[in-house]
Amino acid sequence: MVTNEMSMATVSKEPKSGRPRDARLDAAILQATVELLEEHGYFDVSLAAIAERAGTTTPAIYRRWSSKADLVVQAVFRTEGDDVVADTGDLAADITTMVWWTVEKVCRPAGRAALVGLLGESHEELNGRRADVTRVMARAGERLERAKAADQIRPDVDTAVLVAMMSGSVLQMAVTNGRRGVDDAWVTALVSVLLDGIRPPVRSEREKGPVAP
Amino acid sequence: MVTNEMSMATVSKEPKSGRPRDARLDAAILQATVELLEEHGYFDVSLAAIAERAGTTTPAIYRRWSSKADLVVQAVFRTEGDDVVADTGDLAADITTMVWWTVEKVCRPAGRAALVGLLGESHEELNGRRADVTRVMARAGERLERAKAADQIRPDVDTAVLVAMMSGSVLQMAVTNGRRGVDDAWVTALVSVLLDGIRPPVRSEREKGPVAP
Amino acid sequence: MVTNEMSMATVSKEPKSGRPRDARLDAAILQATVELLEEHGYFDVSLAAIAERAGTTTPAIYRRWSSKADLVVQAVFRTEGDDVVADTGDLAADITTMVWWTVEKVCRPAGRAALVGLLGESHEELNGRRADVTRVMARAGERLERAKAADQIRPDVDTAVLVAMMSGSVLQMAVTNGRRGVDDAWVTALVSVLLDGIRPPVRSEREKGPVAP
Amino acid sequence: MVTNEMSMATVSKEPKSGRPRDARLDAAILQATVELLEEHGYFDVSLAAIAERAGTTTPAIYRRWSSKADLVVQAVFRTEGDDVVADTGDLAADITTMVWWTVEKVCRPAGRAALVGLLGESHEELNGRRADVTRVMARAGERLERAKAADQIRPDVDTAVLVAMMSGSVLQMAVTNGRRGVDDAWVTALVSVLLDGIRPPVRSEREKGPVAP
DNA sequence: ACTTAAACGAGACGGTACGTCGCGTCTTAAA
DNA sequence: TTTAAGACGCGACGTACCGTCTCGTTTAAGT
Repeated sequence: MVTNEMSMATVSKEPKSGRPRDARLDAAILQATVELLEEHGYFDVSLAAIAERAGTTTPAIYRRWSSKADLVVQAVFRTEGDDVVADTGDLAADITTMVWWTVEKVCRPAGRAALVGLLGESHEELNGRRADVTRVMARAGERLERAKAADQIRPDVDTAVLVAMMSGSVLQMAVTNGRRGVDDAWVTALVSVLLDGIRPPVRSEREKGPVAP
Repeated sequence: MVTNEMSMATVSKEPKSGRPRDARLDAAILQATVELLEEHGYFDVSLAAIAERAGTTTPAIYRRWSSKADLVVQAVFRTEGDDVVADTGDLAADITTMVWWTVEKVCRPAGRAALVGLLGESHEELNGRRADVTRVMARAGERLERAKAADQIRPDVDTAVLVAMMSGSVLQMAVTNGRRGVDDAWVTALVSVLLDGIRPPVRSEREKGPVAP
Repeated sequence: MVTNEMSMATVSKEPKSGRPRDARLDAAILQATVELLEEHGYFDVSLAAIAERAGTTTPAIYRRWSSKADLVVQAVFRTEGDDVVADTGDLAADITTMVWWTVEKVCRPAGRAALVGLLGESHEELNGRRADVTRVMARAGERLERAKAADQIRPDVDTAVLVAMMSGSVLQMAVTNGRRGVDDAWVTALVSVLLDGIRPPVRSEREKGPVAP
Repeated sequence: MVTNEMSMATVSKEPKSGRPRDARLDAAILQATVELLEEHGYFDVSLAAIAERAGTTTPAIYRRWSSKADLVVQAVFRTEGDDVVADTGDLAADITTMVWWTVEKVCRPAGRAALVGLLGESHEELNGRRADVTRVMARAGERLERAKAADQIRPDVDTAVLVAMMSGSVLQMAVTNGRRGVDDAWVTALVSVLLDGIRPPVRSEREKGPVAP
């Protein structure tokens, strides 16, 4: 079960007394963050600008998130994960759904910016920051495991690799193409290869014959 | 044929007169950049530190590259592309080679940092910065097109999607796992799915009959 | 009455809230400035060097002074003016005192550097920067006006011209000689001419007769 | 006799062979320097701007002058000195002439900028740069010595102090007032004090009586 | 006429220093 | 103990400009 508290990367510690935190500020800050990232990109958005648009100040942000990278990642990727992964029984349809969810998250300026927050520091302290992302990937993995149990997936396939292929392909487009090129046909093609591979089905029989070099 | 001139992302334009640029500084700066990124990550490396290790100063860097992001991307991804993509005739082996090349580039601290340079700005002026990356991807696409022409790939498969899957899967690991988890078994599994898909060899209904191996 | 607030040339404006400025940094910066100017001269002193000696950084300087020229002028000439101008009743002695004050300020490397700050920009915005200097000159002018009222100075003499002569003569030595040549004899000679002029005591024609002493 | 060669602060060494220096460039550079200083002040004039206005390049400037300060001082103060100091026999008139010459040189933006060149460095290498200035002052001193020999000046007066008073008073106005305040009346008042001092002439007799405190 | 030598325009170089931006912290006073 | 308000210290950034250098060309003087 996923708890409802915020990621461990945040600062909050649920104090016992004193003036309570204004919950509306949390929402305003997150929304302002996404909006500004959408408009200007990671480097060209300052916390002062976020604070201003949210109608507050930078210390109020730092009371909630430990750094700019932390805020940005949370603003874009915060989710429980349950709502993301469908299980309709139709594997192809569910994979398509998951791919589209990734596209929505990652193939937009704000999503690209959030990746910066995930990549900028080298030390492994950012595992907390990756919590939301890895949780979603775990959900997707579970869905695929069920498919494997239901004989919809070859038993020797590593579902972790599948998840990496599904979301990674979209990631690659996000890095090199932004959003252009990612449309229905592209997603369909991706799912098709995922399901059936690239090898021509006739090959198994044909190759037995005298194939030219 | 690949020309020998530098990427368009750089500033210089091969002047007709004037004092020539010190080529050793170019090399020293690029090397220092990769070294420091390997040690500290994008945000924890300053241009002043790069300049110091290269034995020069920041203006010398800005004369060659337009920004920190530009320098970092070039330092990591600069390549002609020819040397990257193998064509031995063995499709599975060549795909494996290309995947490993991506792993070497992207699953290390310096590679992650280069991604930051590719993702940090939103405006589309960074197309020049992506030149090296897209060139390599284009080479890989050509290799796959030849495979398709040789009937090693289903004719309805979009090779651009394939390339995104090959490199994107690695990218996903770089973002969420750093390097851990990417080993021979992982690459083998990736290539396996790419070639054969994930669907079990049910061969619809007809193969469910007495066609035992 | 002289207020205790800082010169208008500074940036700060006494805010109502917010973190208070560290007053020790103000003092440390001013002292470091004078020390380094004394050692190296205007152009050979960098704000980074000043900051380092003061144990801080350049932005902390720019938060307090608007430019290098501004800082240098304030560091050397900051004064209330009251402490400068003596009024013992003895006009010759008081003029001598004022001249020596000017010598101390202006005939040393730091003083010469401060003049650079006063002269380097052409636009008339540096009137604020001249505030301290003109305040002292105004004090001196008042002292001389009192002497005029006490019949110690010819009523047709412009005291502003006198002030210019007193301090300007020293200035001239500062520009062309540094400190050498400015000693007791020099100051005595200056005061002597100021008091009695250069014309020999011929007393027109009538004194040329048999009015032997 | 004053030689016609340039100041020792310059770079030129009169080579025996090679392409001769273009004398029109010398003039164009000097003129451009004064013009730009007049418009923008020392700090806001770059050698590149001077070179551009003179229709040449910075290396051509550095072939002639050793530094920016050197160029600026020469551009403003270069003179033989003979043409400056009049000797009409009328001491008051000649002093007035000398004062006005100083005013013309120093009470303008370019003159103020030239002072920066004279003051900016602390080490005594700039004695060469002061050559023109000290030469003029020496001429003025000679003129005053002749007046002393002709009994127009008290024999105990130090003429060097007089020169400092004449030009220094103007200098002071240049530093604190720019040009405003320096007019006919001001110069007349200055010369008047110089000639007759500030002490009221009646005083010698009056003070012998019972003067109130 | 050929060589030598230096100045020329053009333009970029290396590097010091500058002045600014922005992150994350801190202080004050009110709620 | 939070809030709003605002400035702080400081690391880093990207730029301006000084003074130098490398070209390829031009100009004169010496051979």
